[in-house]
Amino acid sequence: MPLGGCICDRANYPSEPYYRLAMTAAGKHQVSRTETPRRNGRQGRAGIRDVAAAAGVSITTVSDALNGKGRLPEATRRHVREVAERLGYRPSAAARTLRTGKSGLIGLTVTTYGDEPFTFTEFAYFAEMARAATSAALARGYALVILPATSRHSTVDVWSNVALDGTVVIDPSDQDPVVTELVRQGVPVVSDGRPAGSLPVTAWVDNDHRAAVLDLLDHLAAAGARRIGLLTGTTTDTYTRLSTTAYLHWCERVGQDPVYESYPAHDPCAGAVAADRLLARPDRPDAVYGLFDPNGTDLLAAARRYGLRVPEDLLLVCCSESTVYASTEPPITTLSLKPRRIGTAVVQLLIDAIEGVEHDGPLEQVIPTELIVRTSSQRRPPRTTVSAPRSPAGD
Amino acid sequence: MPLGGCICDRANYPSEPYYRLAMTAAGKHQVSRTETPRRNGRQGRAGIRDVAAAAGVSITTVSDALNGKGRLPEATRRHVREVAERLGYRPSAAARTLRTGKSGLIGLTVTTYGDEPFTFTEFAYFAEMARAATSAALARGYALVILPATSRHSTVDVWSNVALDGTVVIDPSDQDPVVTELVRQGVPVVSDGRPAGSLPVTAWVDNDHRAAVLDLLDHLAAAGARRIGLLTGTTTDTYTRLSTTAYLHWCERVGQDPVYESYPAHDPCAGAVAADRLLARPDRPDAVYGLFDPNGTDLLAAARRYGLRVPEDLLLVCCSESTVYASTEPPITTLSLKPRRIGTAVVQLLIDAIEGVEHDGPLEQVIPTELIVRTSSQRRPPRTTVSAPRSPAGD
DNA sequence: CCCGCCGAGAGGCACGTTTCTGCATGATCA
DNA sequence: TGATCATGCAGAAACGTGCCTCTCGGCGGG
Repeated sequence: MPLGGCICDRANYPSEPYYRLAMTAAGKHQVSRTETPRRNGRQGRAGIRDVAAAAGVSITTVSDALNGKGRLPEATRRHVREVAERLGYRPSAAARTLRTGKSGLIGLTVTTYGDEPFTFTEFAYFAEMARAATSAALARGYALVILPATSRHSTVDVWSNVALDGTVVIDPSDQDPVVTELVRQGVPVVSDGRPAGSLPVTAWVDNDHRAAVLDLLDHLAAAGARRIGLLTGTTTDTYTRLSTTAYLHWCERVGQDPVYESYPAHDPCAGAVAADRLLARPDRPDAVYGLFDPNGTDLLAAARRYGLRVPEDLLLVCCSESTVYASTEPPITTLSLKPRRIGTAVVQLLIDAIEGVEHDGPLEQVIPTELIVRTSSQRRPPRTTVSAPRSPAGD
Repeated sequence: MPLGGCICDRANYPSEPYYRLAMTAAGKHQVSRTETPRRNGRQGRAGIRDVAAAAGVSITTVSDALNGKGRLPEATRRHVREVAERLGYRPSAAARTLRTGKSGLIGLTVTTYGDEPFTFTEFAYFAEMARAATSAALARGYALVILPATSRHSTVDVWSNVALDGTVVIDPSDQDPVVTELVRQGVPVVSDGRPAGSLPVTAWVDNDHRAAVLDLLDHLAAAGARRIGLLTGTTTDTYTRLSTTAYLHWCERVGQDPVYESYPAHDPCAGAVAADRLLARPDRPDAVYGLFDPNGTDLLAAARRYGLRVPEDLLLVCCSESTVYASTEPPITTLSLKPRRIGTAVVQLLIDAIEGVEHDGPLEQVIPTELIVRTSSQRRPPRTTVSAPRSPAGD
């Protein structure tokens, strides 16, 4: 506003030339910009300047008209929109991001994606979850960027080459360096799977794995199981750990000796071998829960090798999102972790954090699991018309 | 803005100061930039200016040192790197993208992703392909952004909010508006699946679906099939169309009446119904090829319902990437489209185009398919010791 | 008649890089 | 002894927006 006074002074004095000099010098910047729009004819995109020139208005007006911001008459707004459309104008995402600080991009990290063998067993789960997360993000105007878990993967650091508004981390490891670095930079991070240790995530979403396993074991016991075995993994991620300890607690509670086999879950062949080992044991279980997706078919194949009928001789449940278990022979009961709901919840929480939406609820969200009961865990199959009221005395 | 008052005061005095006024006004730009680095203390990231100031060098030197560009002694380079590390400096991806015009981001579009039900049947294929593409991209320093097929999906256009160096399009529809818009902007586009019509893609990768189907039908015929049926889709995408016409050609060549059922491939339940219909026909086939992933289990279940033994009464092949067919009862022969190789090839082609790498070969790449022969398509299972040289007279 | 308000729009700085140009300084060479 | 040249670095112009500040004409009211 002092400048206003200055201009008034100018109006009072006849020192025109000096003012011109000043304006020219001060305006040199602007002038050189305005008088060199020849880059318009260059290859590719038309900029906002070109639109402004073509519409006969200023850059500000174009920006306001297209973003619905300023106070402009509808006629001008329409005119600018038409000109922009005619020139095929697309605002530069990079410039907008630089200016606003928001990129509309959300990172999606999956455990060691870059090195080919990532946790293949949870493949269907991840795919479903990613699909739901993508949909939810797109619905709110964000896009997902798939990023590796290791910061330094190739020659360049992909992480620092992309501007992220936030990040979704699937099953972060204890003291994940990427996560800590991100929160240090002030980037919101929401994890699928409750963070181990004191990982400082913004929020997290998870199932109640303990309750799910206990419930499932009760279901098997109610169906007549006397000795329930477990097919688990050797890795120490949260899912495996919580499920296994829940199993051990349950065994202790009901007074059953634990019967389980572990294998490296990322190896698809090792699962079949472990399933075979489990059924070859002298203390062979009469029911098995497999923690990973392929365990159902693996256990079914192993049962056939040993001449065990399912569900008559062996009850079967596995954790899977695949629909193939609906039409195996027999159909296999599965525990679904509801990846769609988890993916959606994770993204909603993250975008709320990005946009500063206040949350009434806590920043931890527990998604209920669903036990899809099929023939493999029922001693009396619904449609089979065999001997009627046989007692389910196992073995 | 005390500067404004200063200028006004000067304006009251005669000649000399006016020139100074001009200089001051012109230099204000530079002065305000250099003398206001206080935004360092602001929240969050340290900029390149802060690193330069802390290291006692210029911005240019910092940029050159970190990017390995200029001619600097190793000592300076190390020093700058240390200071940058100490300040936790991360270059702004947005600014870099704005300046260089390269974002390191590659779009990945899958048919109608935004609206939840996308082609669910090709789910495993897509997941595998995306996984391979992600790996290949990351290995070359690029990241994938998952984008919807429809340009206008939510309130904002996600496509124009992200700066892409190139795009991978999976099975683009004829005259895809997104693709044409992208190439108009000069963005390289590589498609998985040969483009229908005159879609102007930069390059494409695909299988030879026609050859694969013909080969597969020959395999079934060699195994003793007399009447081969087809389970196909009602959609008009390239894969379905090419496979179906290849089947019809084959039938014509060998003089067999076509026996097929079509169903909307995006509906997971419709597949089971169609499989049932196919086996319920009066001219029931003694061999079936299913175009989509779940057809194997669906056909197996239908065969059981009709008391048909596989492979004795019915030979089965389906196109799938799933490993569950290795351990079904019996294991089912599958046709693999090699999504990993396709995903890798697509990304390599795209990045080559982005970086201007000249190609010796053409910009179309055909990936061979693989027929994984299992029990379901062999009349003499390898390990079964049943009646030896029975003639495979079907039906 | 003057002051202030309001609608409509223009000017220009800042975001944080990359990079082109240019300026010293010593070393080499005719 | 100057001319040439490589070295080591600094200045500053873009890149294309968004937005804050300011101008200007018109108008109603004191």
